[in-house]
Amino acid sequence: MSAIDEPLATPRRRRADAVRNSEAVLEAAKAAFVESGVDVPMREIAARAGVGVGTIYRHYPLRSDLIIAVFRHELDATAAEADRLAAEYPPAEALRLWSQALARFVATKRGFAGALHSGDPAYQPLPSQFLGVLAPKVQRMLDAGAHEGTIRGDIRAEDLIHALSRLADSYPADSGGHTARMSDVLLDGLLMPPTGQA
Amino acid sequence: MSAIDEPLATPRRRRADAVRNSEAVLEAAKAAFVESGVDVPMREIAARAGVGVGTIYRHYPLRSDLIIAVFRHELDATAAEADRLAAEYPPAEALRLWSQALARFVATKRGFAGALHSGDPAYQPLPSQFLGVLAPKVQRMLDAGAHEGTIRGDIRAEDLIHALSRLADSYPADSGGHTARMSDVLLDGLLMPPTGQA
DNA sequence: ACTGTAACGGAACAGGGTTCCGATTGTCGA
DNA sequence: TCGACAATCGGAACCCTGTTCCGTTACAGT
Repeated sequence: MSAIDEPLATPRRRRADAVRNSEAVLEAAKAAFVESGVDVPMREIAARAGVGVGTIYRHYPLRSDLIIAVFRHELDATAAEADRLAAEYPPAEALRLWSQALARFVATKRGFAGALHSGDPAYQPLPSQFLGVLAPKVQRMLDAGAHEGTIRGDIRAEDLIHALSRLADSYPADSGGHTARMSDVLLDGLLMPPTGQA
Repeated sequence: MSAIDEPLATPRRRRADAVRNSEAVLEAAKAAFVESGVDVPMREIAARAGVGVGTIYRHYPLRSDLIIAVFRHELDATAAEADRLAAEYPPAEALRLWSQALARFVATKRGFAGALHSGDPAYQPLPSQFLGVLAPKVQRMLDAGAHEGTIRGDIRAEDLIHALSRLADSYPADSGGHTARMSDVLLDGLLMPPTGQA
C-alpha cells in the first residue's frame, strides 16, 4: 500500500529529456507561429527548438496537436471570456463583445482559420477541438437570448463560430476594420425580429 | 492598303499547335478542377491534356490565369445574373437571390474560395479579377437599396462578396444548409433599420 | 524545300511533409 | 554504482509538388 494515488500501477516515469524537448518544441512553435503563421515548416520549428523533426512528430503526431497545444491557454481564455461577458451583459450585447474577442484570437493567429477549414488530414481534429471548447459557452449565450426573445433561435453555436472565424480571417492585414464591420452585420442579422421575408 | 482591319501590321500568326494545346489544357483543367479541386497538381493537368508541364506555364504563367480562364463563363454568368435579378426584384430581394447564385458558384468550385483568400503569390491576381467582374454589379444593387432606404449604405460590395464567398466555403459538404442559413443571417443584418446598438 | 523561331516536353532543381531506423541516453533494478 | 533495457532522439531518405530551363521539334512564311 504505497502508491495508489496513481490510477493504476505507475507504468513508468516520463523521461526528463522527453519532457524538456516537448516543451522546447512548444516554445519554438509558439514563436514560429507568430512570425510565420501556423504553416511554418516543421524543419524550422525543429531547428528553433534544437531537436530533430522526428522528435516533433513523436510528441505531436499531427500538426493540429501542436497548434492546439500552443494555443490552449488563449483558447481557454477566450472561452472563459464568454462566461464573463454572459454574466455581465444582456445576451445580444455579450455575444457582440465576445465576437470581438474571437476575432482578436483568430486575427493574431495567421493561417489558423484557414487550417480550421482546410480539410487537410493533418488538421482533421482541429475543428472539433476548437469548437469543443468554445461552442458550449456560445450556445449558452444564444439560448439565453432566444429565451428572452432578443436573438433568433435557429442558429447553432457551431455554425456561428464557423462563420465568425471565417470572416475574421478574410483580410490578412485588416487596417480598414472590414472584419469588424462584417461581423457586426452578421450579428445584426441574429437579432430579433428578423426583418427578412422568406 | 490590304489588311488594315488589324490594329497594326499583323505581327505573325498564332501557331496552330499552340492554339490546340492551350485549349486542351483548358479542357483538362476544367475536368481536373471538378474532380480534385483547384489545387490539383499541375502534372496531372498536363498528363490529362497530353502536354508537358512547361506548356501549361507557357500559356498560363500563374495558376490564377488558368483558374480564371476555366471559370470565365460561369463567372460572367453569375455577374449577369445580378443584372437580371436587379431588374426583376426589389434590391433587398435581388441581393438575397443573387447571394444564392454566388454560393452555388463557390460551392461547386472546390478550393476556389480558399485560393481567393490564400495570399499565395500564384493566386495573387485572383481576387481583383474575381471582384472586378462581380463587384460593380453588386454595388449597383447595394446603392439602389441604400437609395430607397431598405439596405444599409455603409457596406462595400467587395466586402460583402468577400464575406459571402467565405461563408459559402465553410462547409465542404454542406448537406445541412448551413451556408444558406448563415448567408441569410448576414443579409438580414444588411436590412434597414439596423437594430444593433453601438 | 528551306529557314528562323515559336512552342514543346520533360528533366532538373527546390522545398516541404512524413517515415524510418541506427545511435543515444535516461531510468530502474540489483 | 553499474548494467541492461527501452524510450527517445536525430536527421537522412523518400515522396510529392511547384517552377524553371534548355535542347529539340515542328509550324509559318518565303
